Amino acid sequence: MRELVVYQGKAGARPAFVARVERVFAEHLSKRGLRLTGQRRAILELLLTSERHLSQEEIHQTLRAKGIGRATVFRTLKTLQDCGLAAPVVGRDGTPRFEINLDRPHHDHLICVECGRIQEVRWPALEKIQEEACRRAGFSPRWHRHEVFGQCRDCARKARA
Amino acid sequence: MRELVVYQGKAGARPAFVARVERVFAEHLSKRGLRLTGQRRAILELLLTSERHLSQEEIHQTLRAKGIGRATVFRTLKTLQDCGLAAPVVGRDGTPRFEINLDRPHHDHLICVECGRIQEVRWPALEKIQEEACRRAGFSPRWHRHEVFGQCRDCARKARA
DNA sequence: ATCGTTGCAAACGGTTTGCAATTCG
DNA sequence: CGAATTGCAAACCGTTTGCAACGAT
Repeated sequence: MRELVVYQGKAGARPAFVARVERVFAEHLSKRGLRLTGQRRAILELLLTSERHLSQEEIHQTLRAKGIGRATVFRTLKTLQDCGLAAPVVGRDGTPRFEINLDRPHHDHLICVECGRIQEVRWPALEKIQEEACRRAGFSPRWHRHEVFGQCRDCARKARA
Repeated sequence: MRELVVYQGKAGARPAFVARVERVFAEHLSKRGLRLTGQRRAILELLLTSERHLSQEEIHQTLRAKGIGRATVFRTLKTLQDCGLAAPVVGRDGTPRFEINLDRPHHDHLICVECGRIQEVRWPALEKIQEEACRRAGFSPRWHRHEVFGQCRDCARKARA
């Protein structure tokens, strides 16, 4: 019975994966006569290697040291979304945080209210029920967002100690 | 088999219900030495009678004609949240929209991407699975948000015509 | 008189845009 | 050269707060 699949963080950001995402991005860009610049690469890699989901502002704060401005972060994130490579996830506080979505099937989120860590889960059984229920309500689902807030295993352990 | 329960809008905002919510609010207020003023009543009633979920700014825009300022809307919404009477729901665009939650068990949302209507559903079966799955992942759920975006029955009908 | 309430206007925080300078091809 | 890109600073938009005037008891 495999109704729950957990897969952690950013898949470890293995270099091979990073390279592949970059290639996909570069391709999308060149198709429109755009370029994969150092700034764009930096933003993409930060998203891929960070183990937390970052907000636009956090990305900017992290990369300002390298002289990358808000505008660039903003526009790069927009481009990444246009490509379908990045998608915003709204966390506890409502500010959008971004994740990279290449070859990663639809998943939902377990969000720790203590440490803010976002765990990703696939819930095939659950989605089947959801679909069936929507059908009965005359509602045609296109996509959904399912976020569970609570305490993750690590924080629970810490709390017990 | 009752794994899906739909209950529409704001329960029609029956006057009796409105009165009851008002009484609960008044009670919470007086307990803290606060008052149920005309402005507060207006905001509460707007929330109860509107069939859409409104944002803070929309509430303000609607009530500015009656001379009610942003600050009052903001503070009243805050008080309502403190009471547990109102809760924010984040819709498609990320801006929080408010709903009144008196005697209404936990529910999730079907959000129509055409007309913006928010349908409310209870999903007991689904929540059971979710709980079980979280337990297995070592995650202790506190609350969740489950929003399905798609096309509602009415908009589908309109689209066919 | 006191304390809660209110509207206004200003502050705030994050997002978005206009623009002139720069870089790449 | 010409188009894309960039950082800066300003504009923007909704939220939040400081404040002086107002209202109820």
